[in-house]
Amino acid sequence: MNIGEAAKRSGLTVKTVRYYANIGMVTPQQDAETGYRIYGDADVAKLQFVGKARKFNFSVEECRELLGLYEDRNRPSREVKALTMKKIAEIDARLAELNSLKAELSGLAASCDGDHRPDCPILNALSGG
Amino acid sequence: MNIGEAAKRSGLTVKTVRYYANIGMVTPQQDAETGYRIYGDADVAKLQFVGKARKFNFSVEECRELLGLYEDRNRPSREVKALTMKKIAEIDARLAELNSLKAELSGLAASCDGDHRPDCPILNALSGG
DNA sequence: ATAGACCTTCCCCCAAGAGGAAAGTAAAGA
DNA sequence: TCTTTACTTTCCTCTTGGGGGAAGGTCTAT
Repeated sequence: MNIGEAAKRSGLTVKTVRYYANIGMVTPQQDAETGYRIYGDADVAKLQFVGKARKFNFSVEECRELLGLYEDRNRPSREVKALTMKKIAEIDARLAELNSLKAELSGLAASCDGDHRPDCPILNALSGG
Repeated sequence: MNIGEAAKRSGLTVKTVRYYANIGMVTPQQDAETGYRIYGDADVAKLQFVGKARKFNFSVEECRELLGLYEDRNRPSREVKALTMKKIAEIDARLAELNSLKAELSGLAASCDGDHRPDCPILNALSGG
């Protein structure tokens, strides 16, 4: 099938599918005459796999790694789990960061009247030493 | 003072300070002969302000807006508060997204033995329809 | 005078594609 | 068969917020 069909079946955009081909992540065959990329069912499966992994916040490089494990019938599940735990730890760190950020901003917002007057504790906090 | 001193006092890198000058956020005077940027105390105060706002997750464009409000002695605090509330809402959305992501990944990780065997529910989930 | 620490502009790099131009190809209708 | 339309290709630029480094000018201390 052509790239448009592969994109539709995998739920990705044509741009994304072409990008994955360019970086060597999912490399379809190519028609020598027209240059058209030719995708098979296995390629579509890989695209779907990558698409899901991306939704799970794995970077493109991590997806490449996961894809390698996915294609290796003998890989130990340990490796996959380690990658997943690492990703969870990253998410935890980001959650903590965002939570403290939110607490600070909420405190500032609560202290600001938010009316027509120019006095604003938020700006004061940002400008204060 | 020169850019190095301004960077040190504001806690930013020279690259960042020069970048802020280039995009017109904090624009110092410039020596006509040497081309050296000349920063005053007011410039350093603005750099500090922007640095803090950036730490609060405000984008550079939002910092520019906040800086405009900061310099306007007559602005209503309403506008500042609105920007802050919008930022809090963005953080909330991101928090919700990351929490659901974490829940899914945690579920997958819990179901995976993580040993030497190749069977891996994580990969199965990523490849499954 | 010269070394070392500054400073300048200029250009390429990152992630992960999106948007669009110019040009070739395929499929379907008149 | 011709033409229109849809699809495809490569190539280029843009996004965020700067970082890294080259080539060259300047300043300070010895």
